[in-house]
This record gives sequence, structure tokens and C-alpha cells, in this order.
Amino acid sequence: MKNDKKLVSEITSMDVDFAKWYTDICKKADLVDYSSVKGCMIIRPYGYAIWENIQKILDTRFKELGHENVYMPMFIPESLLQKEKDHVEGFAPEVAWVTHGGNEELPERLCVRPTSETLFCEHYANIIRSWRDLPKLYNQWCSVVRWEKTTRPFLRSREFLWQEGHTMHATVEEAREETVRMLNVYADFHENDLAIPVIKGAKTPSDKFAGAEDTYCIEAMMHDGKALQAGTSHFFGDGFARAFGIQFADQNNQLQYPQQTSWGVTTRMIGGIIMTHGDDNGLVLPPAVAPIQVVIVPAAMHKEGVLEANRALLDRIKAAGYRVKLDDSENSPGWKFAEYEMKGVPVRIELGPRDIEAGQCVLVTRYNMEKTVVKLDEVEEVLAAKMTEIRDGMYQKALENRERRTYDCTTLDEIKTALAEKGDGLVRAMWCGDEECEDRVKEVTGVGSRCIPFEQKHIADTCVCCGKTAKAMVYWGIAY
RNA sequence: CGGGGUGUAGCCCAGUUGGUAGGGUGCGACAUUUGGGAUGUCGAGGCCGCGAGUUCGAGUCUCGCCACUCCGACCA
Repeated sequence: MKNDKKLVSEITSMDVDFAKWYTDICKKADLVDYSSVKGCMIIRPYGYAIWENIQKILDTRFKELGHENVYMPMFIPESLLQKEKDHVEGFAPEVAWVTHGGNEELPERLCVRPTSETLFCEHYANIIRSWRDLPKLYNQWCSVVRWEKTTRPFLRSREFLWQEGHTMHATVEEAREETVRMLNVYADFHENDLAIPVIKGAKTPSDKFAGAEDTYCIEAMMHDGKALQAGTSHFFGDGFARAFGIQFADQNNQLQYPQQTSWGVTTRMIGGIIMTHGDDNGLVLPPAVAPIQVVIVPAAMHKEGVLEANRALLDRIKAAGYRVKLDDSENSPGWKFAEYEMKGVPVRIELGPRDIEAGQCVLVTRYNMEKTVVKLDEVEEVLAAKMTEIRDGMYQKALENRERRTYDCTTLDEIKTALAEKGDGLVRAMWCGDEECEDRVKEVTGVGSRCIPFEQKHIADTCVCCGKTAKAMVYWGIAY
């Protein structure tokens, strides 16, 4: 059939070429366009609307937990960046520098923020004096620049949008609690709103954020079995505070250094949504962040009464609180079906003369293409149930993929065999804690350490690599 | 940053031994259509990625650069 042919030619199949499939979706679903600067993407209205929905949900949660939004400058003087040694060393290779203002060379070059710990610290040094000033719970929504070598839309761009929380606390316990609390916010958001199952855990020492004492992360598995770091939360101790001279007088009038955290998620999450839920017909969006949650496609639109009935349905669904669109354009229904499937709209409702006569409409859920005939009277109730069902179904589907592609291994050979026979995936294996073994596992098997999960599973007594007593079970994988 | 691939209309692509650019799709108008990407007619749309060079003449040959893309090393 001609239609089928066209569909196939639109997007590369994910089984044929996952990477190509990914970029096809990004472009064909109107999420991004390329700009004239390498690695800098234009986020188009449909893609940006997803980000705005993500922002709304997270911003609300941050504020519920007492965080306040601020805005820091985008430039960091070189001397400021250099105050914390590990931090500079970590970021130096990928910062962009501003060296001129107009035609004048600047006395000190400015780096375009790759992250803002140093700026927050400089400011905190000025505003924190007493235990009464703590905690400081600041967050900012902004973009940062990291001069990446290879770039991909959403997954790795040289400029990306994110949110960075930076907090200061009086005690270690309180700061550690904050670090875990925010990791949990990210994990809940991924699982409940994005329908992406995540593994919570700690990064190994070699994989920690530059300057952090502990880095926690959530790891998600993409459809192709590769891992995506979806969010991070860091505990800094007082390392930065000492470097920046931030001190407060405690209740005994003793000077103390405050304990610091930072945490962030980025537009990369959109890449995560695409690669977790998408299929060969295009994007599949979780209802919570879909710019359009319901699209109404009229059939035989020009027959008498059809458009009116569709408009009435639109008003009702809108009144019920959904982001809904009626496509009354002149395109054929078939065109519209394909279009909104490409864009990942969670629910499509078809309403034509036959339905109107029968007092019903046809409801199709995107993630499984299931058709349901719904009585018009019951649309609101059915929609409410469907939205939950969609989120649960998408989550389940993603979880099954992850479980099918998670392999427990006790030797390096087992890892190699599992990956070769079952395909890319996450490997659960024991680790002694030595960086040498960590490197060797990657060298020999191709999978690197992703995280030491909070939820441990005992697979063996000894390290998968050296055979010494194991300290922890580690998730290993190929990372995006 | 190494290795490969690709840059021609918005998109996909053709373009012969070098002779001044074409198809499909999309776009605009009109008509007929509309339950899985409709059809016809007319029309608009090009610094052939950018810059040098060879040549009477370059989309085509040479060199350089840039971008995209894939595979590796680094990263949210």
C-alpha cells in the first residue's frame, strides 16, 4: 500500500539503525533544528513545550520543598573558576572562553559557565553570616556551555538548558539529607511523570562530579540497551566553602564552614523520553509532559454537523483540564493520524458521522495503538482512566525492556558472552572497589561502571575482575 | 580528537567525457475529495556548504575550510 511505503520512508527503523532513528525523530517530530554553530541546537516550539512542562512540574516541587529561584551571571572570571582545584581540573577541558569585549582584550578572560558552583559560592560568601542564614536553598533555570567534541540533539549539545540547585546547610546530616531528597525528587519525576524506570545509586569515586565528596545519580535504560544518566545530586561537604571562605557563626558563636549540595537535570531528559518510549512510528510522549495530550481528528469533516460535534467535544475535554487540540485542517484523516503519531500525542480521538449517530467516538492510545470505542457521555471519565493506564503501561513496557536486558554476571567472560548473545544492556556484577578493576572491566568487556545502586543484590562474594572480596554490586553499561 | 560517510529548492535525491540545473515530495492558488499520509491544473521556489585554484568555461577536476552524520576515546 502506498501509505505504508510512505510511513516507512519517513523514519529509519530503530532496529536498522538506532542512532539514525533517534535523529530522525528529533527532526521529524519538530523538536529541534540545527543552527550554524556546531552542537548548538534550536529547540523548536513543540520540543520547547515539552521542556516547559518539565519545568512546571519540577519547579513546583522544588518550591514546595522550600527552594527559591535566582539568576546568576553566565560569565565566570578565570580566577574564580580556579578557586577549587578538582573543580577546574574537571571542567577546564570543556569550557568556552570569552577573551574580548568589542575590540579590547579583557584583562582577565571569562569562561562561559559550564556549571555555577563557583558563582553561587562567591555569592554565599557574601550573604551567609549566621546559623540563622541557613539553610540557603537556591535554584536556577538557565543554560550552560560545555565544548563537547561529539554532539547530538538533547543528549550532548554544547549549550544545553538545565536547572541547577545549590544549597548550603549547617550540618553534614542536613546536607546529605538534601542530596538524597533531591535525587528522590528526580527519581519520582522520572518514574511517575516520564514513565521512565530509574536506578538510584552512587557514582564510583572516579566518576564523581569534579569537586564532590559523593555523587548520586539516576540511571535509565534506553530501548537499545544503553544507559543514560538522567539526573545527578552531589554532596560537597565543606570543600568549596573552605576554598571560598564561606563561614557562619553557629549557636555557640563558633565559626563553622557550611555543608553544600548541588543537583541538576537537563534537556537530556527529552532525549531519554525519546529513546525510552519512541517507536518506528515516531515519538511516544508520557501524558504528564505532552504538549498535546489529546488530539481530536474528525472523519468526513465536511458532512453536516460533524465539525460542530467535534468542537463540542473539544470544549468538553478542554473543560476537563486536558491539553487538547482539534485538527480541523484540510489534511486527510490518514495524514493526521500519521502526523500525531509521529509527534507522540498520547491519545487520539476520532469522531465522524457514524460515531455521532451511535453516540460514541473512537479513542486510540499511542503507546500501544489500542482502539477503544467510547460512549460520548463517558469521555471525561474514560480519559482520566486512560491517562493513568498510559503512564502505567509505558512504565511497564520500559521496565520490561530493562529487565530483559539486565544480566547478572560473575566473570568477565560471562559479561562478554551476555552482551554478545543478548545484546547491549546493563550488567550487574560485584566490585572490589579498586579503580584498576573498574578500568579493566571497561577495557575487556566494553561496559563501564554506571552506579553503585542503593538497592544492592548479592551476586557473588568476589570481585568480577580480580577475585578479591567484593565491596558492592555495581551496574555496568554503555553510556550515552 | 582519530577513522568513515554526506553536503545540489523546505525535505529526499538525479545530474553522462567539464558546456551554465532537473525529478519526487513539500509549499501557494483553484477545483474535486476526506473512516490510515487524496487527485488534477497552474504557480512560486537555487550564490549546487564556504573560500581559493586549474580552465575560454566548474555542480562536475585540485587544495583548504566548515557543517551534519556514523564508529571509537571524553562528558549531563
